[in-house]
Order: sequence, then structure tokens, then C-alpha cells
Amino acid sequence: MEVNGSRKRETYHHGALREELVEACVRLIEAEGIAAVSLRRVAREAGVSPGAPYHHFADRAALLSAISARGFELLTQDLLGAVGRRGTTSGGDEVARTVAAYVAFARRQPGHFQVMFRPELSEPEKHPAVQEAGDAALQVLTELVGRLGVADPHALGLTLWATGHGLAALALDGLLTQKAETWDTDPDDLLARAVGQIGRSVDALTGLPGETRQHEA
Amino acid sequence: MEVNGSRKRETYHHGALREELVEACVRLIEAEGIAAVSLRRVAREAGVSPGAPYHHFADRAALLSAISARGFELLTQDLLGAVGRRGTTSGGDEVARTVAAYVAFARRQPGHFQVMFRPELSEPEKHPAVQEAGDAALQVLTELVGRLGVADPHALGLTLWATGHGLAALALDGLLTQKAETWDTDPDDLLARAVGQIGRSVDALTGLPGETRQHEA
DNA sequence: TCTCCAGTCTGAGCAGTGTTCAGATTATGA
DNA sequence: TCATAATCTGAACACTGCTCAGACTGGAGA
Repeated sequence: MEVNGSRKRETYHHGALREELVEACVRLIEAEGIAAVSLRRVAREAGVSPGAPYHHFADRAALLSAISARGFELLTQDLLGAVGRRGTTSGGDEVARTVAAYVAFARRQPGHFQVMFRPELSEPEKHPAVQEAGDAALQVLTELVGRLGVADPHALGLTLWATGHGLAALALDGLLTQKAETWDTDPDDLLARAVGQIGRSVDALTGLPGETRQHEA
Repeated sequence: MEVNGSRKRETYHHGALREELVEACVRLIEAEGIAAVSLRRVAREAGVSPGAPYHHFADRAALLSAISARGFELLTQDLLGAVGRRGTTSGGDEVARTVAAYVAFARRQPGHFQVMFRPELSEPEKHPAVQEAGDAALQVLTELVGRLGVADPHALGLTLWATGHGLAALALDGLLTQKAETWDTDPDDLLARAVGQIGRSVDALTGLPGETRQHEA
């Protein structure tokens, strides 16, 4: 079952194989899941022999790393867009919008997202570009939280990162839809309510006297 | 490189192969990561031929499903333990303890945890036991949240599940330690602060008049 | 106690995988 | 124009998941 038909080339050299491999791989993940991704299969989709990819990527992990790094770049752009938007009424609103952007990204780019948070696939310790791109994305959240004036911005940044990631993972795995059915609500609505609640709780946290007192001690 | 030495048997029949396969698999994940897990390798670790596991598990996914289901059972026990403990001063405290138990589980049973949230490995749609065990674990959180009297318990339950899972995933992937270094703090302390913050924000949420008003409308 | 059989295990085999490599082909730049 | 570097092919190797015929054996029924 070919996702792209793997039409034959008339030229010996492909011309833009690197890009096509990345695209074919993302397409494949979105269509059949990460389990269906093999380098040979990706090569086939791109209409190229099994050995060809190795002139552009050191190994399978390198291809997935490229996708992961690109994904973090796209995510960073989305987060920056959410943070920079006008009409902010409170820090909580801004946080809610950012978390929503996080989840929206995962649903719009499921192929990238599924690779980004599976470190055993992309071996980030061998591919520092992934680490750097990931740090840049987290940085957006950290700076946003820093402006909120909360007592422990690092802890909050970490929590928001974890929550955004967790919600996105649940949405992708179908657990969100499943739970929404059990609870007899709309999945998108459920998600929106969860995100809104996060925003309100952040607002509550910034206004808490107990929060600031903690670090004064 | 053998994790367990794969010592020879003197009997033709193993006797408790099913259990040993599960244990060897968990051991392997903890020692070398999920990428190193192959059924042949697990069979070798158990000192048995490549075909033997198929008398106990339909396929690779079935073995991983068994581990996943068992993991959810262990998690449920831990969560129940955290919920039922004495000395609760507020709903937020109880939530914080439960989230902490979630993260602690992931760190104590990394082998199980890594399989539990990778649905493409265990194919839960084919193995309903995994779904059921997972639902039971989530149920603990849902009931806890239900007792808090918050306006939208479903949304909060989902968020807490996502946050607990996200924090645990970050802790396992080493991102927590990495960030702690960047921020010049202790990873365990950072985690404890994040969890405590979640508890306080839940307390803030339950006391918010705006929360209850939403559902009165 | 013997016998038989269902459950267990072996080992060969198939198709598919990641990766390497010699050799064929072609773009590039001197 | 032509050597060189980059790219691609296809065969090969060791590995994987999985199947299956046949070897083994614990235990129930005679």
C-alpha cells in the first residue's frame, strides 16, 4: 500500500531527495502511524533505492531527528504567535492561549509531534539540533511565565510544558475523544474548558499572597 | 551483551516462562531502553528459543500489552494509596500528593511506564485489558476531583492526568535533570515545587467564585 | 503403573528491516 | 573538456517478527 505512488523518475539523480524523504516520512507517520515507518519504506515512497537515503542521513535516527528539530521550530513559531497576540486581558489568558496553541500544533502536525516526544527514536543526545530546537520552544514558555511575576516561574514553566504536552498526547492517542464520549461531552469543548481552567488557575496563582510569601521566608 | 546471562535450563519445559518473559522484557527496557526490545532478544534473555514466546503471547504487542496492563494496575494501587492517606489539610494537598505519586511511580517503574503511554506499541484497541486498567487508574483521579466540588471536574481531571503524565515523561526523558541544571536547582526539588504549585492552584480554583458562576449560567 | 495427549519447546524457514559497500551515473567547477 | 565529487543502484550481511512441523514431557485417565 503506497501512500504516494512512488512514481518513477526519468533522471538518475533525484534533485531534492533530502526534502522528499522528510516529507514522505511525515506523510507516512500521519497515514499509518510511527510503527509503519521504515527507512526502506520511506525510500520506496520517494521512488528511490534502499541505500539512497544514507547519502542524506547517517541513519534512521538522523532522519527522525531532522523531523523532530523541524517540528520544534514550527512549534516555537506557533507559541510565539500565541504569546504575541493582542487583546490580552490577563496573564492567565496568555497562558491559556499558549497552551491551546501547543495542543493545536500537535493536532495540526501530528507527524512531527509524534516524533518530537519520543527521544528513543531521534536519539537527541547524538543530535544536538533537536535539543536546541526543543530548548527554544520551552524558552518561549519560560519567558512568558517570567513576565507573570509568579514566585516560582521555573516550576510553573515546567508544569505548563508538561500539561500542554500531556493534553496534546491525550488528544493524539484518542484518549480525549474516548473520555469525552464517556462523559457525554464534545472533545473540543472539553479541551477548551481544560485550557481555560489552566488560565484561571494561573491567574489565581499570581494573585495568591501565599505564593510570594514562600520565597520571602 | 546479556542483561541476565541466559543460563541454560536442565529441564525441557521452562515452568514459568510467561512470567520470566515479562520480567526479562521489563528488565531490558530499564537497562537499554525500549528500542532494544525484540522478542528474540527477550527469548534469549529467558534462555529459550525464538519461537517459544508465541505459546504465551500472540505477538510482540501482546507481551507489551501485558506489561502495560500490569503497569496500570500498579499505578492504580499507588494512586489509591496517595488518595487514601491521612492528614489531608486541603483538596489541593490531596491532589498534589496524587500527582506526586504518579510521577514517583514513573520513576520507580520506568520499564512499565515507558510502555503504558506508547499506544502504538501495545495496540490497546486489540487488547481491551490495557484500556480497562488505564480507565481504572484515571478513575481514581476523576473521583478525587469529583470530591473537590470544582465546577468542571472533567476538565480538571483531564488536566491533572495530562500534567502528571507530562511531568513523569519529562522526568524519564532526562529533560527534568537537564532543565534543573540550566536553572541551577535540584531536579527533585524542582519537581516537588511544581507539584506543590499544582496543589495550591487547585485550592485556588475551588475557592474561586468565577468557577462556580460558570455553571450557574 | 502404563498410555496417551495437550501443552510446551526447538530449530528451520520466510519476508521484512537497518546498514554497508562496490560500482554505475551524473552534476559541478576548474 | 574533463577530472572529481556527489548521488544513486543493487547486492549483501546480520538482525527482526512470525509460522510451522516435529521433538519432548507433565499429568490425567485407564
